[in-house]
Amino acid sequence: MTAIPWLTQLQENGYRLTGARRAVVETVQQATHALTPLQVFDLARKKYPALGLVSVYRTLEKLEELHLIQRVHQPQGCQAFISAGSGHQHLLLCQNCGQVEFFEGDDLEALTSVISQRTGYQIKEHWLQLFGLCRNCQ
Amino acid sequence: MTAIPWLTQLQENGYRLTGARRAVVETVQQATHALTPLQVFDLARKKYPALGLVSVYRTLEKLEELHLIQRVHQPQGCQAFISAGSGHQHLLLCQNCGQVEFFEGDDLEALTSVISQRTGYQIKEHWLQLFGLCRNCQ
DNA sequence: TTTGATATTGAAAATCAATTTCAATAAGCG
DNA sequence: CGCTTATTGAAATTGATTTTCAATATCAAA
Repeated sequence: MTAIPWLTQLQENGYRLTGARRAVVETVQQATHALTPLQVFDLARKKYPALGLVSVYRTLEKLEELHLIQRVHQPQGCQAFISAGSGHQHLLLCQNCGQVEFFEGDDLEALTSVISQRTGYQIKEHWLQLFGLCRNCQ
Repeated sequence: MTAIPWLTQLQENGYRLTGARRAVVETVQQATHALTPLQVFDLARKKYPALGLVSVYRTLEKLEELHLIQRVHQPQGCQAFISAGSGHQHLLLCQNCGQVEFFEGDDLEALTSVISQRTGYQIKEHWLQLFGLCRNCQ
């Protein structure tokens, strides 16, 4: 959770606050599962019935740009978004119910330096994602 | 590189060998970059001009099913495929030229057991991908 | 407040990737 | 060689995302 609320961040970056944005932001912020644009649309429309799907896409785009949400890559597809953790965090996904958890504290220094030497690559970034079953789904 | 050639593997799984398949298989097998279906189409058409894009999709589907190729997830998109390494391997991608390398020998046991205890998840799988600059692009 | 510039809206149209349909063709078994 | 049937490419279809556009709403400035 970021200290500064999302709506404030949007405003500080020159974006106006509208009903459509409020509905999308609230929806994504409350989610414990990654949501596709269409899922966001369906949920957010309950709060703001006039909402258009296009505004969902546009708002998600801005939230991603501000690093408030992140795209979730899964075997079934990569269209879903989840609220981004703060700092350097990775995802842990339940293969059954789709719940998303964050974790940090991965230390890949040792690994990356070995790989770097072995391949000659200068390593800049890493993606790490774990899949499993959450407590309820085991 | 798998011991048994891809065309043989296709045949052993009951698929027929055709010009379209040969062209797609050769193209993907020779690539050092991840290729999208459209890129495969453009390259493979040089070998087999009658090729249809649909056959590219269908052949890629079968190659993925036989674990001969794998999908590559990148910030810009997740439609590209690369020849799959054998055994448990991960990808290292050059952010500049797009070249793909494989590496293995990641030991995430320590990490996953800590995360498992901390979150209560039973961890089944992990995705690890490194990004950087290859020797030429540094 | 009110005003006015302009960012934002939703609907519709357009684009793009991927899938399905289908009649013609070709692979490969006997 | 002949026959069964998997495979083909073209065209149509689907589904997701983007663009266009006139109407509207936000918010800073008067």
